[in-house]
Amino acid sequence: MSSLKKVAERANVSIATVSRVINNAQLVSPATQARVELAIRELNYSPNRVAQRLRSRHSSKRLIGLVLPDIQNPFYVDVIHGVEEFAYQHNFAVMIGNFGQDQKKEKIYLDILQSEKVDGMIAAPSHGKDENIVQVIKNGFSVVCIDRGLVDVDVDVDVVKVNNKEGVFGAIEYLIELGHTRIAHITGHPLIPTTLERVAGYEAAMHKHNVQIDQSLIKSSNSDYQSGAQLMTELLDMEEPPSAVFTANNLLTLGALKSIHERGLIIPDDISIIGFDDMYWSMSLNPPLTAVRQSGYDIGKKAAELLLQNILNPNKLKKNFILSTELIVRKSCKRL
Amino acid sequence: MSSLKKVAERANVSIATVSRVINNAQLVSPATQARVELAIRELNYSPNRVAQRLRSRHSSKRLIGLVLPDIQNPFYVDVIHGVEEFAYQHNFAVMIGNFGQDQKKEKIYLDILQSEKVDGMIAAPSHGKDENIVQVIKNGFSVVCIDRGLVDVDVDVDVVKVNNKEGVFGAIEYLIELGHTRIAHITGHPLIPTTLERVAGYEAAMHKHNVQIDQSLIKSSNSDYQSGAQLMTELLDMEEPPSAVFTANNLLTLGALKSIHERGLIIPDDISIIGFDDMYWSMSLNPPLTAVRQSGYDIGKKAAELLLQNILNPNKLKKNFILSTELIVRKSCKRL
DNA sequence: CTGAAAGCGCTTACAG
DNA sequence: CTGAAAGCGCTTACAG
Repeated sequence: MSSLKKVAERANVSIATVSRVINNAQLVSPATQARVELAIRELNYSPNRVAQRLRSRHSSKRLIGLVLPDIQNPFYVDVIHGVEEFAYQHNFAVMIGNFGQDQKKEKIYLDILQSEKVDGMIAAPSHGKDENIVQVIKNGFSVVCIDRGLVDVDVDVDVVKVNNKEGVFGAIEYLIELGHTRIAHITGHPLIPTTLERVAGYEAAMHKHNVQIDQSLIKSSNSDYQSGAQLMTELLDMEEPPSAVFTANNLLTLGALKSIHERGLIIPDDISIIGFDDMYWSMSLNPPLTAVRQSGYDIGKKAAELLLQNILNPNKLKKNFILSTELIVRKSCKRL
Repeated sequence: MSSLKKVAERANVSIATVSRVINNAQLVSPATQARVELAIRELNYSPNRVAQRLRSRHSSKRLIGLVLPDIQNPFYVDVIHGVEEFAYQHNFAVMIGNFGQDQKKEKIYLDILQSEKVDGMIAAPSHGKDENIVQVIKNGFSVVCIDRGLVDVDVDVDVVKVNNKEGVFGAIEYLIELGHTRIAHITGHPLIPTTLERVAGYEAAMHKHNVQIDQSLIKSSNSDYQSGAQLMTELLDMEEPPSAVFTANNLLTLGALKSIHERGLIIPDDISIIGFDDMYWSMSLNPPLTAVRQSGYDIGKKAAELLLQNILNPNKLKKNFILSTELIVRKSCKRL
């Protein structure tokens, strides 16, 4: 496997020349190049990326990292898809680390990726001032944040996210126009910036239409399936339950649906529901779900694009990219 | 960042000694060890994994690869979860490559992982005699195959999968006992071994109960959402449509549900359905879906366990682990 | 118990 | 256009 050497021997050149052929350097004569390429094919040689990465401090290693809070969440699966597709087209490999909302685990993956000397990373901060990620940026790595930005922090970084407030605003307004006023909001974990933005959208819409906000209708615990189910049950147990519910992410929606179905309640006759996050199978639900779509795919793709730009040009100005959401009206809400 | 050296300078020892401390070698005096550890902490040093991996051909790199055909499929997400949890507990990082059923892409990820010198890989072969994976094994890497085995191939390898035939058999038998005889089967891609096994389970159950098999009721194209939707539509368009349908995976099920709902058909009144693959949100569907559960999580966990054993002891006997499936009866099938 | 030195497989000035 | 040589950051016999 001492391979550069073997190829060199077979082609009767120095290892430097073989290296040049591999790296498409200009300064190799066509004849030599052909000979080396033949040898490479004959030996079925492929360069040892570990050695390449160790040696070349300047050139690209063609490897990026992707650090995600929860691979169980279909939204992040879409993000992966977007990142991978773009990266793959540009001949980059993607190393994925899933930290499951656990900051210790996040740090481990970030450390590994750094010591792997990746070209850059795409990461979803675990909260607004995620020191782990800040440190990575300070260490000089190219980083693009997705889904959640970094706030009040002394580093400059690209962010790709969605206009959460506006997206929720539209959904709540739609519900109000349908005649709903007792609109519940099942939110995610209160420390996550997106949670706050989504609550703000809810409040803004209620205010605009002069609907009184009943704080007992805004429920939060975690951002997962269990929480969605649990909080929905609590809502249904209220003396005066809501006529509509807005669920602030994928997993919460699914959990809420479970509780609704368990009670034998019919959507939308007994209760209307809109979820944040559309899923490719949202129309496979019964009834097909009305949802606020944010395209994880687009976010991932844009993030990958920005990251590759940063890698090429580290001095590029950093920006925030706010993609817009879309209200997909299907059949889970009824007019009162 | 020339760090071993810096630590060595600060602690006033040689780099060899620092290396020994890092690798918990026995032969360092407590006093020296303490001094080095202090220096490491003061400099916030962490070893360059790239260099470590390049240098140490024998010791473990604490990195495994996971090569999957379709990260969009929730089953594989469960697999990831299982692998990661086990790996993480044992201090291994997991590098994920998603080849999207594309063999060229599969080869690229396999090549990257090999040149990354991972300790081993977990992979789902793209078909029964996947030469890409066979080659990796021949190159001397520890590999555990999941979901799909390798057949008629001259390498010895651990396989973790599920008893597909038996799982489908039980589901079809359940349908027959409910009084169904016109039972359709929407299968996956015919080149994938699991597809064949699942069809065999279907046929075996039909035979056992003397139900005539109508070949026009067995539909196949690809293993994805679109195919599920398309094939279900074709089934519904038949002169004498089936009273029940078995869908051979996650994505096919979701696609079929879409077509059923589009027609305004009610499950289970108008048509009964059982899907292969349970999802954590299957009970969030309306009605909650009856399904054959194979635990992607368990498969992933078992595969990770086997892989770590193989890494420790490459001569370990290779085996097939066939996990069993479970029919989860919920509410998507009715008695005729 | 510790250090000097070789070497993992590459890339890249430098010299010719 | 090509080669000899240094060196990336580590680990590990070997010697003491």
